Amino acid sequence: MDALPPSPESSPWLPFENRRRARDEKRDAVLRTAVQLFLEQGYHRATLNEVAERLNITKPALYNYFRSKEEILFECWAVGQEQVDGFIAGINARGGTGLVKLRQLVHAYAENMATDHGASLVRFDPRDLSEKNSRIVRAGKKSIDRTFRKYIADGIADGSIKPCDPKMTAFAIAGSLNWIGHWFQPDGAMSATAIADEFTDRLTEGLAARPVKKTASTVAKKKPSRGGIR
Amino acid sequence: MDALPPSPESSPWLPFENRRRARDEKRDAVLRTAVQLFLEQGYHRATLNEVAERLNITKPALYNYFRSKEEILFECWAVGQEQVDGFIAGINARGGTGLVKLRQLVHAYAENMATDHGASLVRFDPRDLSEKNSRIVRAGKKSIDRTFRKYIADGIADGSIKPCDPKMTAFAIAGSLNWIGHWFQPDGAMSATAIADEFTDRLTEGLAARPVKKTASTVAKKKPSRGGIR
DNA sequence: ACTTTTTATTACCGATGGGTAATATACGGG
DNA sequence: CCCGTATATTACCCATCGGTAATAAAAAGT
Repeated sequence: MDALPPSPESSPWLPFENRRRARDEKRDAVLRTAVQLFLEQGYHRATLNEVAERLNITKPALYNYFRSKEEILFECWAVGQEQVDGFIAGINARGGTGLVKLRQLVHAYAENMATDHGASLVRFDPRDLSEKNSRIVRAGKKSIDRTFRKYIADGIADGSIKPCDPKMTAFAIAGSLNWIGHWFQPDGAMSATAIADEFTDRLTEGLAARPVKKTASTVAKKKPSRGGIR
Repeated sequence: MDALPPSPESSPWLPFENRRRARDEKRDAVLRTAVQLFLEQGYHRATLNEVAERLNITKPALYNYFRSKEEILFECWAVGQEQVDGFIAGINARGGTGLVKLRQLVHAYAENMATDHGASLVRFDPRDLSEKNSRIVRAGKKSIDRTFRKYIADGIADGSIKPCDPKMTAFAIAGSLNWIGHWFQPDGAMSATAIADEFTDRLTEGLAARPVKKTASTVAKKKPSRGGIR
């Protein structure tokens, strides 16, 4: 796709690195195509033949990059999980009250649900995975759930959130967010960011111990100037 | 199972009615077993052989009651949809402010999500259905969504609900409720009713134009004496 | 130019599972 | 007691699809 160093007289390391990178790019392309198809048609109806077809190759070629259909499914999920783990780490690093962290989590999670790999977190069925991978998925879900509960508990402890049952509250919020993965359409009326803004306010307005100003304040980290790139 | 009229000298209509009823009971039994299995293992992993096995019959016997696996799936869904349509009709009949109706809807819907046929509404994939049945399912979902939005809009109009976007608010509430169908376990810590109570308050507390008393008031219709039958 | 490795293709296997045909069995009615 | 209908069983078909040789083509290394 993009420009590669065409000079043949460069270090002997480059071609090697090139090959590794080319391979990884192909692997990623398979993953992107697969996750789209799996979301479009559902894991069981989607066939590897069709995945291959969209990539202009044939089915057995896929087995150069993955051991099985199940492994592809798992890797699709893993990408989404890594994204979530990533922004959770960022929120933890920045710190703040429980409410502030919760609002950041809601916002980032909502935006993530509007992506293919994000939606795959809630639209793929762990029962399609091997026992080993299924356990990893369950651990990931559990970890996200714990984060929601922790931020809520933190908020109650520091006084930013009204006393409530963290478990049920986390279920209510996460459920609302997870459902985005089922109805969001990129070509819909609202952008992912707009939805995330809306949900951030809607899902936390009942929790704040005292009124919160507006969305902008809590999400000021990224996108300092709206309407820029993309 | 239960007692049948053993007298052979009764009206000639009875045996006929008996047979029809017996048939319907068997059909229902298939449906109950199927929905359980489909929820347990997922539609694609669940086989008709296993459905039959649980009923102590063999697979072809199922075809006396259903034309295909897909038809069974659709009927499972239809039962859940009828239940929802039923209590929505009740809420409409009783009337009240938008907020009151919304709270009743949330409560009833939450409880329904804790049943097999209720969960099937959100855990089965419409893409497994024929085009014809898929359209019916989509119409049903749309109808439920419209009801949520209408109650919210009613509430805004009559002043019981704070101004907000009915579409997004309905998505947020319904998503939260739908997710119950994914995590609820009958043998869990909380009963379906307790969860419904909790969600009714949690999901509407941010919407009320002025503070609402308690759950009991809005759900006083059914169960006048708790701990009675069942 | 020759060899080796990587990557892809064609052709095929085999398990799974929905669905059907032929047939047996139970049962109510005359 | 026999017949017709409903209901069940056994045995089977076959389309689908994940996965695997065997092998060809392309690229890298020497």
